[in-house]
Order: sequence, then structure tokens, then C-alpha cells
Amino acid sequence: MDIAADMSGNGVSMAKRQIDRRVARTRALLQQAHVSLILKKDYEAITVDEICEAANVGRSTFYAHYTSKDDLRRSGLEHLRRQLVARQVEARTAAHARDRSLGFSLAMFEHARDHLDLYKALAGGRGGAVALGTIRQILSDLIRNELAATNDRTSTDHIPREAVVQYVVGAFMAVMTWWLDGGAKLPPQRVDAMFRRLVTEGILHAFP
Amino acid sequence: MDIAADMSGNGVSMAKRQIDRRVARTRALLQQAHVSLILKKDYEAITVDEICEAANVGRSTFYAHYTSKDDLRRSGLEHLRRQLVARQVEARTAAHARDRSLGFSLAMFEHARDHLDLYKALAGGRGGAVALGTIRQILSDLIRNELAATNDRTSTDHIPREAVVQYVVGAFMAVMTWWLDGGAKLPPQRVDAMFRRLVTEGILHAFP
Amino acid sequence: MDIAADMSGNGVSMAKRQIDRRVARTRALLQQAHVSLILKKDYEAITVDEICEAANVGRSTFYAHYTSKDDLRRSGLEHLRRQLVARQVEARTAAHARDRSLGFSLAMFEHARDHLDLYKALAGGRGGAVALGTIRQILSDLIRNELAATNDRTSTDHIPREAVVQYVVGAFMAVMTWWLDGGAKLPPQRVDAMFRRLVTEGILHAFP
Amino acid sequence: MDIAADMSGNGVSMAKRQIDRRVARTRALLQQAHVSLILKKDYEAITVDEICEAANVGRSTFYAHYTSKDDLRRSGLEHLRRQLVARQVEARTAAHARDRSLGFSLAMFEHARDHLDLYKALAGGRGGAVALGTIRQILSDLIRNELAATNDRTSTDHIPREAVVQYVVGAFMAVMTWWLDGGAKLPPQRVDAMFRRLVTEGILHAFP
DNA sequence: TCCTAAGCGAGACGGTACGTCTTGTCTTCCA
DNA sequence: TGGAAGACAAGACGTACCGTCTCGCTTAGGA
Repeated sequence: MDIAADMSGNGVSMAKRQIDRRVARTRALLQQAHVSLILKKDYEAITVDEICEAANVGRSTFYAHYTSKDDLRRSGLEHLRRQLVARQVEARTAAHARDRSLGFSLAMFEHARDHLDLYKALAGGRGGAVALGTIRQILSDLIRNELAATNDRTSTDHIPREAVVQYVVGAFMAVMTWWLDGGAKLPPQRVDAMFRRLVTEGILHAFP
Repeated sequence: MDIAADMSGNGVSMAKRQIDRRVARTRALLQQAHVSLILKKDYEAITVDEICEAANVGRSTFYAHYTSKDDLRRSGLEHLRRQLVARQVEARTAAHARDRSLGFSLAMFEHARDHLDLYKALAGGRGGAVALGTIRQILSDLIRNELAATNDRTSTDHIPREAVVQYVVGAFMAVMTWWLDGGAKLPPQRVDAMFRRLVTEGILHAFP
Repeated sequence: MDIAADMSGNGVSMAKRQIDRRVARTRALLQQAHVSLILKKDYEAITVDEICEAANVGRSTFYAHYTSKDDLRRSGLEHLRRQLVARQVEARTAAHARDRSLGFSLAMFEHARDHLDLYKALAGGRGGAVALGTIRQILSDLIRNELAATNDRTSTDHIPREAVVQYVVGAFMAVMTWWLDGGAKLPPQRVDAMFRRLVTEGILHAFP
Repeated sequence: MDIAADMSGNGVSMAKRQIDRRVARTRALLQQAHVSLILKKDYEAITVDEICEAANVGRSTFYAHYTSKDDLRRSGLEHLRRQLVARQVEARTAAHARDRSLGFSLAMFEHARDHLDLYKALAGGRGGAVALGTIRQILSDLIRNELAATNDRTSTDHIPREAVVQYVVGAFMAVMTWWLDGGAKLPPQRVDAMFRRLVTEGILHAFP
């Protein structure tokens, strides 16, 4: 049984796969079980058995779909990645009126608030690093693109573009994590404003 | 056998402990083995057995000193923490002449370069997150103190001090990781200058 | 689907079954695959999957006909049993001229030589015991009948008839197995003669 | 951990092994559990887990001593084999007065009666064949030796010695199995006498 | 001629046992 | 007494079969 292989939609066996909804259902059950368990305990401490029991799925079925616990998480993150990219695209097109630099941040904050539990799960524990690493990667790509479009005709002793990318992403992830860990009390717009101000004007304006 | 218990120097059994240098030696062997293994493979993938074999130490001896692999790492990070704090103190006193805000950064960059292998080990892989988390914590405390001394009486719509702390630490860790991952080619002073400029003046100066 | 149920020819659905030759064909394919696999590897090591693949049959089809691998073998042995019984009957009637005691042996040796591969398969490996057990059972019945017809009014300190039955069958199976394992080099008549002489006259004549 | 390796007594580490009685104890527990389970259910149906639970032993410990369930049985049979050989030697020396041909049989019958449960376990079920096969092998060797010492100067159309060996062993195993299956009601001497008479004189004396 | 029931292949699924690996505890010996 | 050696229980891992099931496809008989 090699269910795990057909990730890409080849379109040919579409009819078959529509009929066989069971596969999709099983995977969804496993993903949900995974997330709900991550909310309860450390990622490393979660057992494949636990996931299966929570999903009401046989262990062999698990391994028919995913090669390991990590594979399950990767697959989940892939979903998240697609969501985020879509959100960014939509945000960018909608932002024609607004100041378009750092256009990603508000969309991210809002997405995080909308999926608060998921983000808490991802950020928490030891395994959080991996998930956050994925998001970090996505954002890096976005920002790198944005900066590429920017005028960097600049001066002599300059700062490598990648350093700036990492700087912005690192700062953003830290602020977002702080915001989420505090329960996301402030409205997204507020945090976004704070973040953008710090990035653009530096901290001396706030703490001179 | 409960060697692990006597962490705090009680001074009484000083004579005894001087004689028994073996304990310190064994622990050092284990720590070195641990670090050298981390340089080779993922932290999670390292087994207690491997550490013991690399340290030429029996497994039961390991458990006589540490309760687990994580305990060993914690203990190692504690050393690092002490080094970093000491370095910061010394940096602060030495910096009376220099601009003292964000005084930690240059000392950190230099320390990282001086222990390049160790930092690469800490930053790499999945387990890196934990180690970096510790450093992040140390830096957060430092910056929080620094900001506390600062004048923040400022304007009406304010940015929470902790948000700024996290912002700075996140940005710093990201830049440092980028620098290290690139092989620490640039001199510490250069990266430090870049980082400080981004933090204080914002990115608009570089990428308007 | 409960194809497996209609084992006994009830005569009613005879027309239907004659028409549906597919069932018979599928079963034959499975039986052949089974035997050919047994010739290659240990019975216990053969999987249902392998049988199905060798027979070019779906797994669910297998279970539509047989409840398990053992069921398949039982069914195959039943065929064998019928053949053997038929052969014995025919041998007995044909042997009116010959010494009729132990009439089964020559027929058995000849049948074994005619189906050398099958017998090798049955006798080999661990699973051989089961198959041989079936033959042993058949022979026990034959010999028991033969002895029943015999005059056993004999002496005082008597040997239970069943002991003699088991004695003869055990000896026969051992000799036949030895003969087959050696490649059935000797002609059936020779082995038969040897066996009959040992049984009737005892070994002291040969090894006094 | 490679406990399983040191089967042969090399004499060097004798001191160590005498001290470490745990190993012997664990193995004994496993063997006993194995035998007691075989008495209850088919050998094939017994699980390593069950054996471990019955022996109050961890699964990993099992695999530290034996490579598989079969290995455990082999090891147990090896014990049996040694016992049987010893018994035969002792029987042979003691039998100077008695008719020494087929000297093995009485000793075997007595041994079987003395360990009735064990023999029932070995003979029962599907796996029995393997155990019985081992005994069959031991007896074959014994008888082959005995016949080798015998005068076979004999006539022209002769019976291969190995055929006789197999004949005797097969007959003996069958009679013994019959006797045990019936509960070993008759005294060993009686069965032995029956068996010897059948072998030496043939069945025609009993069933002419 | 179509139509309908059955044989069939494909394969997802829940289970269960496997043999391996690592962990942390404990006991025994040696220096 | 600190350390080395290593037996042991516990339990997760990923694999391999099992027997059950649901799904469409084919095909042959009766309409």
C-alpha cells in the first residue's frame, strides 16, 4: 500500500480519487488528532500510537499515509504554507491604496489571530522551532522579493540585503510570538503598527 | 550513588572534592563528547550510549551525574550562560567611553566568533532552538535591564517595553544566526555596526 | 460474497455451477500457485499475498474461496485423499492374484513416484508434517481395515491392534520419505519389496 | 547486549558466569514459560509476548537471549538431546546382561514416561513435528551406529542399511506417539516388548 | 438486445506480532 | 567509594501479514 506517494494532483485518476474520499478523510483525522495533541503536550512526547488512537485509526494505516510523525507534521505545515502564500497574494493586491512596504505583516498577524490555537501549537514546545522555521522561511522569501523590488542604489559601506531580510523576519517572528504568548490581547492592527514603526523608524523614536 | 545532587558548593566537603577530581573530569569528558557529537549530527539523534562511548564512560556513570541527555545540555548551557553574563559585565564597564546603548551586541558577536564551532552546533538542527532559546533568554534579560534605565516617558500611543525587548532580541538572534551560517566572514565590528544601525535608525535608511 | 459455502455438491445449483466455470478456474489457479510455491520455500513462510500474486488473483478473491492459507491446503489435501483412496480401491481389486496383505504399499509408492514434486513439497519443511499427517491418517484407516479382516485370535500376551497399525504406518511413512528424499532412485517395486519384507519378517533376517 | 553468544562453556569466564546467576535464571524462566504454554496451545499460536509475560521478563530481555521463538525451542531441544544421549550411554553400559540389540528403546520409553508432559507438548500441535524431528534424528544416529556394528555380510538382493534405520525409527516414533497419546497407560516394559517383537519378528507372528 | 446479478481486481483499513532500539534502574565487581 | 560493566523492564519504533470491507469493472444468463 503506497498511498503516501500521490501527493501531486495528476488529474488523470481524478475520478477515482474523488470516489475514494476515505483517504482524504483519514488524513484529515490524523492531522486534526495531531494538532489537538500538540495543544496538550510537547511535540516530542507525542506517540504515533496516541495520534492513531485520537484519530481512531490503525497504526498501519498511519504508516500507509505518512512515513513518520515528522512527515505528518511536514504535511500539515505544507497546508499552512499554502494558506499563507495565498493570504499574502490577496493582501498584496488589496493593498494598492495602502503603504505597500512590509505588506506581509498585517496579513500574518490576522491569520495568526484567526488560527490562534494552531499557532500556539506550532510555537510551543521544542518542536515549535521546526514549524516556526517553516514560517520563517516563507516570510524570508516574501521579504526578499519585496526588497528586491526596492531601490538599493545605495552608498558605499552598505548592509547586505540578506542581513536585512533576516533582521526583519527575526524581529517579526519575535514580536508575533510575544503577542501570541500573551494571548493576542491587542488587536492585529495595533501590533502591526508597532512592528512597522520599529522596523521603519528604529527604536530610538520610542526609547530615545 | 547521588553525585548529581551536590551542585551547590557547600564549602564543607571542599577537601573531599579537591581530592576527588575524578568527578569533575568525568563531567568534562561527557560535556566535550556531547558538544563534539552535536557538531556531527542532530541533537535529537544523539543517544546517551553514543555520548558515553565518545567520553569513554560507563552508562551508569552518566546517570550518576546527569538525569538525562537534556540535563547534560542544560548543564552545559549554564556554563555558557555564566560566560556570557561575565562578558557583558566586563563589556559594560569597559564601554564607558562608547555609546552604551545596545552594549551587549558587540560582545556577543565577538564571543560567537571566538567559539564558532560551539555556536554552529547550538544553532544547527532542530535542537538548536533550545540552546538558542537559552541565549535568547539571557539577552532578553540584559536588554530589559538596559531599557528599564532608559527614558520611556514618551508619547501617547505607546509600544510596550516587552515588545521592544522581544523585537530587538529576535532581530539580533536572526542576524547573528545569518552571520554564523555564512561562516562569520565579516568582522564582528562590521556586523555589529550593521545591526546597531538597523535597530536604531530603521531599515528605511538602507532601503528607502 | 460467500462462494466458499457451497462445497458439497447439492445438485440443485448444479446447472449454475457448470455455467460459472470461473469459480473452478480461480480455485485451480490458487491451488497450483500454492503447490508451486511450496516447492520453492517453507510452507510457513508463504504469504497469502504471494499465492494471490502467483495466481494472478485479488486478495479479496482468495478470501471469497478459502478462509485461510490452511483452508487452501486442507482443500488441496482433500483432493489428494480422494485420489489415494481411489487408487487403493483399484489396487485392491486388481490384486486378487497377488498376496493381498499390506496391499496399499505398492500403490502408494507408485503414486508418490508419479507425483514426485508434489510429494517432495508435502514432505519438506515444517509444514510437511501436516500434509504427511493427512496421508498417515488415510493409511491408518486402510491398514486398520485390513487388520480387522485378519485373524488375530492369537496368543495370550497380545499386542493391541492399534499399536500394530501405528507401527506399520510409521514405518511405511519413514521408508517412503527416505526413498523420496533420496530422489526415488530405486523402482517402486524394489522399495515395496524391501518394506514388505521388513514388516513381515522383521529386521533380524536382514541384520541378524 | 549480546548475551546469546556465549553458549559454549569456554571455561575462562567461568568465575564471572557463576557469579551472574541471573542469566541462567532468566533463561530457565523463559524455557519453563515456553513449555507450559505449549501444553496449553498450539506452538505456532504462541506469542513472544505471551512467553515473556508468563516468564515475567521484558521483551527486550527475551531477544537478548534468543533470536526468536524458534531459537528458544531449539535451545530447549538441545537440553533434551543431551539428556537422551546421556540416558542411552548409561542404558548401554547397564545392558551388558540383556539382549543388546535395539538397546535404545526401553530407555526412550522410560524417559518419555518420566517427562510425560514435556513429550506431550513436543508431540502435539503442528510444531510438534520439529521437536519430534529432532528426536528422530537422535535415534537415527543411535540406530545407525548399532547397525554398523552388526553383521551385514548378507545376501545378494539386500536392503540398504539406511532404509532399515529409517524403518526402525519411523516405527518406533509412531508406537511411542501412539502410546503417549493414549496416556502412557501400559508400563514401559510392555510397550518396549511389543515394539521389539514387531521389529525383530515381523507382524506375521502377531497377525498371521 | 439490454439488464442485472455475480465473480473478480484493487486496495483502504483496523489489528496484531514482529524484531530493534533507547531509556533509566539496579546489581556486581574492581581499583 | 567512584566508576565500569552489563542484565533487566519498559515501551516506541517501523514493518509485515492478516482478514474485512467497499468500490467499480466485467461478463454471462435471463428478460
